[in-house]
Amino acid sequence: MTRPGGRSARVRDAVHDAVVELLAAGEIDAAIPKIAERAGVNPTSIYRRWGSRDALLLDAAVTRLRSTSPIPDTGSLHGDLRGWADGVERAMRDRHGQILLRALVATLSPDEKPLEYLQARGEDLQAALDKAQVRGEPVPSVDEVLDFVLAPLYLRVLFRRPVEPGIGPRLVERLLTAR
Amino acid sequence: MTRPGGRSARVRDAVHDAVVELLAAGEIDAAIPKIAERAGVNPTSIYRRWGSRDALLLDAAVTRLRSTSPIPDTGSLHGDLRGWADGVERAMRDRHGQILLRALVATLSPDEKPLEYLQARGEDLQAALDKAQVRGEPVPSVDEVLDFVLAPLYLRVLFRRPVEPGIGPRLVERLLTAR
DNA sequence: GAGTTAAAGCAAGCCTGCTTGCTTTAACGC
DNA sequence: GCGTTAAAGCAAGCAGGCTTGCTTTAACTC
Repeated sequence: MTRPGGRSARVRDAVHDAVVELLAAGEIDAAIPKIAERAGVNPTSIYRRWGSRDALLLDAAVTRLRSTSPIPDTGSLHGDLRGWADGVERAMRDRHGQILLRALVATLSPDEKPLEYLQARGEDLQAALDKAQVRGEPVPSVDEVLDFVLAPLYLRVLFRRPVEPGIGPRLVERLLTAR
Repeated sequence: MTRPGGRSARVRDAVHDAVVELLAAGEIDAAIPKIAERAGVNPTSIYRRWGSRDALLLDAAVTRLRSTSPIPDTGSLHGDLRGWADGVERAMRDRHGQILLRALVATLSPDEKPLEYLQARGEDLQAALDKAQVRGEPVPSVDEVLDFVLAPLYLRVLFRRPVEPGIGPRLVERLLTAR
């Protein structure tokens, strides 16, 4: 039987924190023993639980990213997307957000199955679009939202271009008025 | 004095090849000794020349990517960008192209100076836009081209979404007709 | 061609990340 | 509480990646 509570949760959080802190401090290839030391945890616990550094980084990134930038329900598609894009933009201007995105992409190996995290995000988006559709608003596809809002924001971070304030909502505006 | 010719060049190419082959074969975290073995080269040579695995990967990616998808000179902005986007699209559908992009992004650490490779690409783009401007065509900015053509293509690869045939030129079309 | 010297190759040794069998701790169910 | 047992901690050993001083090779200069 699995034991999510108490000590296990504490160790997991401490390890996730240690990962983010070390990455943020520029120790980009800190290995498991160093992460364990920073977390105040025995290295063996990490090896047994995550198996590899990459698996740990991916888990930390997905866990932490999941809690950022949800899609609000404002009653209009404009509002929903603007709110969401604003959240993404803020995350992408934040050092930890940048680090997590970078870790996510870096540990995504080419051959594996698509990430359930990404799919979940796509479904959230689809749900917001469906609501707008029901209201009779003209709606773009999920792919268009990813292409014209998310992709530009992510690419700025990955290629170290500046994330200008207001760029998120502006991209939404452009998506919804173009055509 | 530096000696670019002959043996040095041979070793460099063999090592670059070995990197790409190993990555393509799924050996994503093959270390330097393994790369050296594959290249038929002494590990010490790699340590002395590149210093670290990341530096080697970055060098291999930049060197190889530099030779793909140049911007043609067709006489119209539509044509130039379509040709370029088609090249990028093909590179992104190619396994080696995907691997190189992935390696590039993965080894780009957050704090370093912007990559001269990316700047060079931006300048190429700017040159094409300038030519169109002189001709009196309406032109987007480099940022817009990056946001609405390059970002969607790259993100598909990084997040393992399919790169549909024709998507590159289609993105150009959308960029130039929108607004 | 002959000499000079980058750059590659070699070998030995250190260091450290990883594995594994066992012990200890502390969640969870009753 | 009490017992059960995941999960964390410990310790020893192994493997292999990295460093370094030295030797050898082969580009480049004249």
